[in-house]
Amino acid sequence: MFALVDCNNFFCSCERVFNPQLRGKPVVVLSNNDGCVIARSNEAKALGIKMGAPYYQVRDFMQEKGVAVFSSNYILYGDMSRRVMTLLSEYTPDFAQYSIDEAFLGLDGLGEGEELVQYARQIRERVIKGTDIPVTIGIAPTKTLAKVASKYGKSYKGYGGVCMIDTEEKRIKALRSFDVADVWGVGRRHRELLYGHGVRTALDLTERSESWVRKMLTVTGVRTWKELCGINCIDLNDLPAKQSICTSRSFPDRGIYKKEILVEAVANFAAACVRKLREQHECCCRMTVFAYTSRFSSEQPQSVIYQQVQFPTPTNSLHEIVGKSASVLRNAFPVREEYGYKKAGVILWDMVPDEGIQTSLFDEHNRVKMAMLQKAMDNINRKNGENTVRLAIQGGDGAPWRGQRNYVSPSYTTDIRAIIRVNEGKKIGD
DNA sequence: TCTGGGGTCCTAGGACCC
DNA sequence: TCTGGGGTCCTAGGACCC
Repeated sequence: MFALVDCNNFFCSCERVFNPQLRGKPVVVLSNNDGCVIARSNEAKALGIKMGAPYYQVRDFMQEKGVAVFSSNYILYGDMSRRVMTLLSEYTPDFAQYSIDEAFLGLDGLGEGEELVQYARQIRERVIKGTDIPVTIGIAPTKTLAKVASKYGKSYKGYGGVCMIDTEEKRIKALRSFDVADVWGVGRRHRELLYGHGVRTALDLTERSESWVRKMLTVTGVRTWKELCGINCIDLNDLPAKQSICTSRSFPDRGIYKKEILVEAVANFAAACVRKLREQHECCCRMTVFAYTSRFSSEQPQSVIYQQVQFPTPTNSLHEIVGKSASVLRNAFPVREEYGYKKAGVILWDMVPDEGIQTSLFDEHNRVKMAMLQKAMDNINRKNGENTVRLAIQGGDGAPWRGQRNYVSPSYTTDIRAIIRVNEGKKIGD
C-alpha cells in the first residue's frame, strides 16, 4: 500500500502560517511577474477564481471580495517544503518526494485496514503540529489510486483528511464517480479525446481494453490504466538524475526590444543554471538559448530565437557558459531591434559528474586558473548571498528585465532580518 | 497594458548505415 | 509505369506533471 501526502493549497498555506489573520479568508498566490493566479485557498476557489487566471482579469473582482494577494515567494515555500518532507521521511524508509508539496510513502509492514488509517492520522497531526501546514493523505494499492483517494479526502470533510481505498468495492465505487479528466496522467488533450469516445469516468476507462488504451493514450496511458485497475507499475524510488537544467522568465509589459538588455537577462539565466549545475556537482555538454515574442499578441511581429551550443569538453565554468550564452544570442539577434521579446531562457543538457573530466589538450592552463577563480567566487557568494560577486555582463539589481513582485511576503524562515517579532504588551496571535 | 516556471516521457520523422 | 529493406541514432514537438 502507498500513501500520497499532499499539502493543501500549499503556497497559500505557507503564507497563512505567518499571517494567522488570513485563516478562513480567501488567499491567492501569483506567478512570477504577478502574472497569473497559481494557488488559491478553499475560500478563493469558492469565489470561482480559476487556476491560471491572468491577474489583470480578476484583480478588481478580488479586491471587491477582499482576497489577500501574494507574489510568489519560492524561498519561503522551498523552506517550508523541506520542513514538511523532513517530518514525513521519519515515518518510513520508503519515502519519495514527488513535488514541492507531495510525497509518496510506502506502507509495507506498517499494518492494514483501520491500523493504516490511524497511522496516517498520526502522520498528518505531526505535520500540522510541526509546520502548521495542513495535509491530506490518500492510501491505496497503487500511486494513481492513492491520488484518487487523496482527492476524495480533500472533497469530504468526513474523512478527517485521510481516505483509503483498500477493497475492490471501494475501488469500483470511487472510480465510478471520478471524472476521467481528474486522473493523474490524463491532461487536457486526452480528456477531449476520451470524452469524444464516451469515456467520462475513471471506471469507464478501466473497462476499455488494453489495446484500445494503448492506441489512444500510448504506453504511458497503459500504465495509468493498469494502476487504476490496481496493478502497481509506477516506480518513483530509482529517480534518475536530472536530464536538464532550465532557467527562464517572462518579461513585463511588451517585452524587451533592446539587444543588450536581453543579453544581460540571458547572462543572468545562464549564471543561475551554472549555480544549479555546480550545486549538483556536474558539468554539461550542451546548451540551448531561446527567446520569443508574445504568443498572445497577434498584431506584433513575431520572432523566435533558438540556438543550440555544443561545448568542446564538459563544463561548469561560469565564464564559459555565460560568455557563450551571450555570444550566441548576440549572433542570432535580428539586425534591427523591432521585436518585443516576452520570454527568454537557458537550458543545460547532457550532464556528467564533475570529476575526471577529459580536458582538451590546449586549454589546460586556462582551465585551472578559471577553476580557482570560480571557487573563490563560490565561497564569497555562499557566505554573502548569491550574486554578491558576479560577471559584469550580468548587470545590476535594478535591471529593466526583472519583473513585478508587488505583493511579496518576507522570507520568515530563511532571513534573520525577516524573523517574526512578538511585541511586548500584545497577546500572541495578535 | 497585462497571460508562470521547471521538469519528464514518448513518438514521428529525418539522417545515416550496410 | 517503374526507384529495397532493415536497422540505429538524434531531435523537435507534443503530451503530461506540479
